[in-house]
Amino acid sequence: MFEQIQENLNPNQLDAVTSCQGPVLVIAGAGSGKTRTIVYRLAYLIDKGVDPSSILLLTFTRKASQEMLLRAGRLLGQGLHGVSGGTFHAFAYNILRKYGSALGFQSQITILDRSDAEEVIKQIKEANEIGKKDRSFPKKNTVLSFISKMRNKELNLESLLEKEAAHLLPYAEDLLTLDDLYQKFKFEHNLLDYDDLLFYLEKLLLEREDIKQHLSRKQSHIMVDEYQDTNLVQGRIVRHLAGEDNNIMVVGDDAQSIYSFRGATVNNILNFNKDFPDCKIIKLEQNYRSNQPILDLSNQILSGAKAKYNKKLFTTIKQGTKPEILRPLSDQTQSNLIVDKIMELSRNYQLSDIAVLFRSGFQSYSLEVALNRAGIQFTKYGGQRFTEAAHIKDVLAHLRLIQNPTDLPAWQRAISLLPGIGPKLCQRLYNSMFQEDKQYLNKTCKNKPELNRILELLDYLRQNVSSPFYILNWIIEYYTPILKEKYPDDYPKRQTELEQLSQIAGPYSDLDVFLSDMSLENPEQIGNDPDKENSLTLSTVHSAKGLEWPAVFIIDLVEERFPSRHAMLDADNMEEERRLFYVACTRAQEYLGLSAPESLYKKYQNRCEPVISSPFIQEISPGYYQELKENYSGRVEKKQAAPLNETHTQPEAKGEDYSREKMEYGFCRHKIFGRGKIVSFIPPNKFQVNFPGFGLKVILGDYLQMEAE
DNA sequence: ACCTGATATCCGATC
DNA sequence: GATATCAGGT
Repeated sequence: MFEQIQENLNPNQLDAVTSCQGPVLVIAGAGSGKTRTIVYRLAYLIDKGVDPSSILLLTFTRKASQEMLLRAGRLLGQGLHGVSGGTFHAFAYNILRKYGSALGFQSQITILDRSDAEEVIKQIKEANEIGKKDRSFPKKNTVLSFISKMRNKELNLESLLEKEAAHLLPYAEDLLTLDDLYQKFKFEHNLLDYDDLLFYLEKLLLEREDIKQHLSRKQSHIMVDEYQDTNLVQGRIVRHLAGEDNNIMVVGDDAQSIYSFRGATVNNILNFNKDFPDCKIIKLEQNYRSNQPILDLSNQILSGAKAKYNKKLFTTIKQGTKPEILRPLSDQTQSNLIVDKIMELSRNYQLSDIAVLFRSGFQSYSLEVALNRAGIQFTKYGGQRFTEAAHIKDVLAHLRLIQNPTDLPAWQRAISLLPGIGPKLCQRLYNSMFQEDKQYLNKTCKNKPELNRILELLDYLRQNVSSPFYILNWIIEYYTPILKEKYPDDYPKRQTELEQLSQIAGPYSDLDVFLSDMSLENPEQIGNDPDKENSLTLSTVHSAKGLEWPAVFIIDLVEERFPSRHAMLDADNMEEERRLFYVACTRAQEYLGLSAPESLYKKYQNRCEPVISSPFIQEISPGYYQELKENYSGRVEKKQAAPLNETHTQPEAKGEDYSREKMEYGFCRHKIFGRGKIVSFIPPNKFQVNFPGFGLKVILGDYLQMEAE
């Protein structure tokens, strides 16, 4: 076994695999064989006789941990059973499921996903008449994201708003009230949101020394992947679990930290040697993924960052064509251009070797249409999830009621499907349900036979059926007429998805495990297209983390899209966009196509507006790419390489403005908008300014009065 | 009293 | 495409 390990790893990887005593920090650059290292380490530990159940592997997605366990099993020539692996959230849920009563939960706890939580916020807002009739009151989505950010970043609301959304400061008090009511609501109804999973786990570990001891002894070998994307509470949980023997390895790359919006902090990595003073630090810098030209371009993007990353990624794959910058006339024609390019590439590549990446989910819509027209199979990751579709949520709400009868949001979802029942009536029925005589409930049931029917069905299932699969099938049978009524146009498609859900439920024996998995892991769409083996990948950059393809396109590389409009608010966010772009580029092995359309179609104006290409594109030296311009007839032409001395001095100067100078800006005054925070300088003489109450504006410098420091 | 259907505005990534 | 509000129907 050991010979096999030695043969397949470089010296640093080998060091990481065999350092099993005490804390280890592995800084693993993009494509440096991080996954391989973890896989071999798992196999090595087992081979040395470590009990699989004492190993804990925390990863970013369950898919990642399953993949690693599978590969380690293959190395060992046996299945790998008993290793606990998964996300922090799933791990936390498993513990809380066992010990929830120690924290005062009355019933089985249910996990609220994002849209459930938003629904709760909306109800609370209405019930307490907060922000009533105020059209500019932050939307439930916004309210929730600040409540969540406040917890994840462990900041108070005021400082968070000052930094990220100064125009919401007047609502700070209302937001805090909403937060307070929201936290109470969840506790009363035995509901946990994603953040609660982590914070309640920490609470349990702090309050119950016995449980903490038990867990840290049981999990004597801990590995954490993607450590740069853990937040403060996750960092503390890791420290609690490490226990006395401290056999902990964390793996990460500070240059690939892309989740600070949910509170992730690179400080967990940077301070690891302070948290664990005797730790060993190992760097993996040889890149096995990309060719030299792609690596050159990626390294240059990183070198423009404010923070200095001590990265010297190198590769032995010197051959390769330069990345291409595509310049379609608009985001509309971009889709056709990409389709053409994909056709061209598919002479040498399988469709499954090609991916198109983008900043946010909606950016692929027009491409999806073009791909369908061209008959190209694709699978999309990120964006709308399987379990977020209305019909799936409807059905799952019924299952939740079987598991946790105090789940008010689920009642509302389920009961509102019946004619004549809305949120108000539902609330009253719910209240009555927990009263002794249930008078109101019984009376309403007499008038509404549908209500009576579903309550009886739920009672029956609660008492007589335990298999999630059978429960689900009963519910689907009950729900199908409602589905047809609700979606007369596209119910067949939705019905197929319900059948898929039932297939997914098949192997589960516990209802609560099934339900938590549905909210904590997004299941792969299964059995949908038999051709999936050979289909193109469309993905958000975030969802593409850790993956790689021979050929990669990144689209919509223009201001307001990538970097996203939200990110242009402050320098830290801008830095994160840069790392995100770096992550995107380093997904490519042999071909990298960067597309920066010259205009964007604006729906509400029904025309195309010219746009500035992304600052990250502008700062790339011309020697690092080939440029292809679309001309009016739809063809693309290689742009004549201009002599070096006359090009690109200006764009590079602009890059400077973004990455360095803008940090220094302070506040200014405007006659109409008042005092505002300067966000960026737009050459030659404009500023982007955030005015509380008015939002982000672009204004000529002449109309602004600068405030002295 | 409460539910349902039509119309203007906005749109980030994840567990 | 979703979310929020306003107006009308039972």
